[in-house]
Amino acid sequence: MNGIKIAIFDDNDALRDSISMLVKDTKDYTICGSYSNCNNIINNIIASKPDVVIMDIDMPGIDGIEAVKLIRRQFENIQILMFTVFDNDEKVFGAIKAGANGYILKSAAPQNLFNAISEANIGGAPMTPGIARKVLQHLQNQEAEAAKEDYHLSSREKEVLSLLVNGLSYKMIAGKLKISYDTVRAHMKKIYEKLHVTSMTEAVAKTINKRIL
Amino acid sequence: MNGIKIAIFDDNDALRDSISMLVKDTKDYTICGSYSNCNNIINNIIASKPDVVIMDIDMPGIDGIEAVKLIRRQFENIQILMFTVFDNDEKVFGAIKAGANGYILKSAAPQNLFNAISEANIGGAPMTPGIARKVLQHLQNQEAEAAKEDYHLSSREKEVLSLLVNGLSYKMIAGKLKISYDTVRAHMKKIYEKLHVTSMTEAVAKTINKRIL
DNA sequence: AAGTCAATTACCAAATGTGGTAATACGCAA
DNA sequence: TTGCGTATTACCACATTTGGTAATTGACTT
Repeated sequence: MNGIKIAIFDDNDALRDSISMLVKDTKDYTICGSYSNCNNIINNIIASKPDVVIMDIDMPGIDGIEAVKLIRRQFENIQILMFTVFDNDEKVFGAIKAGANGYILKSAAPQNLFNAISEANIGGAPMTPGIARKVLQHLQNQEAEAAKEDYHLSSREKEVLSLLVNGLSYKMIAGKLKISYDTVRAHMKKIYEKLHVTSMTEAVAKTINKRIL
Repeated sequence: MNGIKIAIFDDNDALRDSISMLVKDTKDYTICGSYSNCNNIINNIIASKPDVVIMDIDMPGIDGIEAVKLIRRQFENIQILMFTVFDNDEKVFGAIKAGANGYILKSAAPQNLFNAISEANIGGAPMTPGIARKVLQHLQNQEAEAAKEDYHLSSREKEVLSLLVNGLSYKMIAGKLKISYDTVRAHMKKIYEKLHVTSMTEAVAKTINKRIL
């Protein structure tokens, strides 16, 4: 028994078998466990001690994403590779947030799966091209929504607003900036105008949610 | 002139030349532009009309990340591949947020660069394994911080807090929930205790930032 | 030189929020 | 059944915020 130890969780018996077949011919990989469901996953992991887990998503009982959470709760160092037909945002980001290390679509060529296993094993995050793009765009969108509107706050106003968001009262802001209470008020009035709000809470919520500052 | 049209921006002349050399032997790629800086990037892009841009980060004048922003502002469909020695978070996420489609470290083998170009060209997001892992972990951390603390708010308190975060005053909340002003105050006092805050602004900021609710 | 804009200060009156204390009522668990 | 937690209401005194109006200064532009 040599190479990277792999445990497979997939309810498609034929698929598990064909991966096992492919592995038999290599020295780089070993199948240490093959399971059709995740209902006893913690014990399965303890018994098989894999380096890399190949995880389907749609399975009877505990689904693959829940299974990832369960594994991550106890095992920091196991690499988990999603291997599924799903490419929708919900599944992809659900799996990633649960702690998956890679995401390969079943439509990819078998060789890609093995490349991905090796890559995961050395600390990479293998993904099918389309999935990788989805992940990047998710990050980009977080910014995009931020940078859309400009409220034309002066730098002093931003300074005041920043302190407000950090929980300071007008009086405290005045102290911090060594200006009078009324000056703070004057700034706040301008800020309210520019943000189209009428209270501190609205200003704070809008500032955080719209990523002003 | 056939294949994927590539423009290179890198202040290392030798490196640009060696990539050009490698490309000469292939039919899949063509160098349509080679530039040592980004100071005239928009015109360079218009002149060379690339499918894929290979972009260094550290260059005299406009740096690679700024250049990505400039390109993205006008050209939606050009694939931009970062090709750099930097693997720190600031550069990586800066480039991604600016709109890069892939991120390859110069320490990778030359063949990887060409695979990445092809992958980017078909809509993928090629990344060096370590970079990909960084990106996934960034997404995972966003969740981790969210689900850590439970402030034990009752459902009624969550209801009140939710309205507060949406900018309503105590009086408005009372109206909305058809309870008295003093009841709202009682709830708020409890909420302040549980969140360890002493003002509306702190409560709102903490609720949004810590993803309470 | 006149005009615009940001930053600063001031005062008035009204609305709103904060902290403390106290009481009633309901459901649920020991 | 006693007790705990949640939801509800009430009042007092004080602090803070809000909207309106007005004025001064300095920097930058036309």
